[in-house]
Amino acid sequence: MIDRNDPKMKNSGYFEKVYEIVRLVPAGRVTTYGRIAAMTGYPARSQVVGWALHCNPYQGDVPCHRIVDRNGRLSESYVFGGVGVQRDLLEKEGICFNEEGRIDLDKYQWK
DNA sequence: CTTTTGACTGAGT
DNA sequence: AACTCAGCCAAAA
Repeated sequence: MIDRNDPKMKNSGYFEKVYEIVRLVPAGRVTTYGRIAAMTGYPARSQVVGWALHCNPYQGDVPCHRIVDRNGRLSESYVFGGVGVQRDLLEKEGICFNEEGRIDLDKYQWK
């Protein structure tokens, strides 16, 4: 639930939409930045989606660890304790990584 | 105010 | 497969 009185709530609408979609991703599923961007109606804004999650004022509510890049690879610039932490969280949700440390998108990507 | 940076992607080399 | 370039746009410097 988004509290519009929260001082951190300075988004300009678009961020809000991104958070709303990410929050809908169920446990055991992942999605990509581009996919989220497409769902907001602007497929070309994948970079902005990444920026939105970088700010991620709803880190407690938004499962940002379920977002991966288009290759099913975790973002190296993830700043939540490192990719190791993100990977651990995903494995606890039942998501398996292959030897390259990537996720099988055909199997886990949320649609 | 202008310029750079960045949790990205897709096409081209 | 690895690298470059272009496009997208909000925040930070």
